[in-house]
Amino acid sequence: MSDPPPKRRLRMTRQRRVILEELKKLKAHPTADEVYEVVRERLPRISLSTVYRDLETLCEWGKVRLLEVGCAKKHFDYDTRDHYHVRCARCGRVENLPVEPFTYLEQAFRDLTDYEVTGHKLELIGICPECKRKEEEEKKSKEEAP
Amino acid sequence: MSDPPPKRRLRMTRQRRVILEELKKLKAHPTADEVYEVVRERLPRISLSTVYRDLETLCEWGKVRLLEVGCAKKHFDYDTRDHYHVRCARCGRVENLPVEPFTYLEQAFRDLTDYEVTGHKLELIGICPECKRKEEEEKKSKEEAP
DNA sequence: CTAGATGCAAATTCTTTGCGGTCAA
DNA sequence: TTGACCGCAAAGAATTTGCATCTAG
Repeated sequence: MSDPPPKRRLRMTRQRRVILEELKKLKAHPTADEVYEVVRERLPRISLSTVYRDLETLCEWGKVRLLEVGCAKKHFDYDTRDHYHVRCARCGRVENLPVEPFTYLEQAFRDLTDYEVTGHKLELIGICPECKRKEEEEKKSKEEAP
Repeated sequence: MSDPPPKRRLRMTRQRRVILEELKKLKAHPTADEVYEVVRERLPRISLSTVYRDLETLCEWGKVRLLEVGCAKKHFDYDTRDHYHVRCARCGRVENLPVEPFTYLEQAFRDLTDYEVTGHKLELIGICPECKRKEEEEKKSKEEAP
């Protein structure tokens, strides 16, 4: 479930550089295949498995962060600092919340569990502006022609 | 990503009853195939796909709750009330935290996002007692014979 | 009776792995 | 030069779906 730091000598390859650059550009928190789609425009011959492998390597390397959000797909983040997220319940999009994590929460919960607490995750769930707009359009069109 | 309530007439079948009963007995938050293994002792001919389908149906029905914890597998909970969880970073086990959710958190975050906030999830990450014990044993055996 | 549920097998989706050729350090 | 990496194809793991058959209401 968690891995020891890698011992091998890591290389900054072209594909890793591009993945990193594109991830930095994206404000969102893309999944592996979203990264693949973007990177492919610059490196048309890159394979999806390389994207998966490189994202994992960059995580071990501390250049990228794997988000364990509450949905099936893995999301990746260029910002490796601890921070909270909002996730859209409709489309799955994930965005940052501009606040410092509440470290006191972990302390507050320590007495409530026999786990050795090492961290916490806070995720807001909601509807993103785009999905909200779509929802309202659909509602309107239903009212007009039911 | 979320579904409207079902319109069809749902049936309390034998398999659904047993799934519900076994889920109630388990203190943990099992995955679909963990439910399958337990239920199979009482209904040897049940199929895994039925377990998946019934767990989903029972969720729609409000009898069971799907936990969207930060790991690949889906976990299910007999307790449908809002509550927080601790997850073991090693083995993935999920347990309840005996506190009332902090509803004020959502209010506090509303101004920080343009999402329409509908809920939040708080998850502690840690090492469960069993994994901690295993870890210490391993460390000890390494020291004895390196 | 009959809409809804089941069991089985096959299909999907996301992710990982094995391998021969390639490339950064 | 050479161990780490790449692309490709194939395998895996978790979950979903199609369909003929059963069954709760």
